[in-house]
Amino acid sequence: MRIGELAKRSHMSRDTIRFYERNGLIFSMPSSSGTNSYRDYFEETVEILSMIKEAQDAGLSIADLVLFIKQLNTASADDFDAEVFLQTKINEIEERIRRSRNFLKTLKDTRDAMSPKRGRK
Amino acid sequence: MRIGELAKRSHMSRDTIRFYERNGLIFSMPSSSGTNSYRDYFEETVEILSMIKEAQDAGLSIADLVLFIKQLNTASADDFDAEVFLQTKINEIEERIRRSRNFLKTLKDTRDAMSPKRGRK
DNA sequence: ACAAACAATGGACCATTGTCAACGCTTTTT
DNA sequence: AAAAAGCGTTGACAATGGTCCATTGTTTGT
Repeated sequence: MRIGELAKRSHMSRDTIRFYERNGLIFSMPSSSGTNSYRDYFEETVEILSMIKEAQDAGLSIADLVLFIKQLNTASADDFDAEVFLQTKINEIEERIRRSRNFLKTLKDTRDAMSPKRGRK
Repeated sequence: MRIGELAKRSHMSRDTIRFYERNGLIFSMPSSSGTNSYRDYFEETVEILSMIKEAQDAGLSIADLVLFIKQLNTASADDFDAEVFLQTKINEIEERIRRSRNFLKTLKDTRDAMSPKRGRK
């Protein structure tokens, strides 16, 4: 598919998609027709972009994602480094989730402490 | 306490603390002695800085935090806007946690799919 | 009393993560 | 066939969240 369709299906702007591609997060092929300079994107890239969004929400940087994607595509080679990297990121994310939950509680407490006041003056 | 102690206790740099103060996230008083230009920080600011860290991990921007802190300090005034704001942020954070967990699963699956390979070849 | 550590201020600087505008092609629509 | 929409490239721009440096003044340890 071409970039416009990918943009629609992934809910990202064309510029963002190109930015990700420039940074090695996604890949594409020259269009089959060959007469133009258009690029052709894989179906699965829709999924990958959605995963990228999740990963970013989980706090990973683009640099992290480049490493992660590299490891998905590298047969095994240096499994050891890969595992260390993965475990590190898993720990980081778990910690971040823990903290998010703490703050969520703070927010909810604040909301609940406020709610009963509504209506009177 | 002075900024150096606050920095140690909060594990943040002095520059970061000043940056937060410039942006209205924390407050301080002129030092009691009055002969210098040093600032005096409240004990509770240690807690606040720790909350700020949680909030950032939860995805809130500094601008969000300014609003939130303003609402903590504003008696009631416009409870309505406050509640809408709080609920919006609660929803956003819950969604972010959901996505983080999804990605966490992806990471763990990747790690687990890799682990058995270790050792053979 | 003197050096070392600490503080405030101002402004430059930085990485990250995009976004936008302009230009010249190609494809699609009308 | 002409206009509109889509595409790629380049390069500037922007917001966010800090960090660093130089300078000047203050406090503290020796």
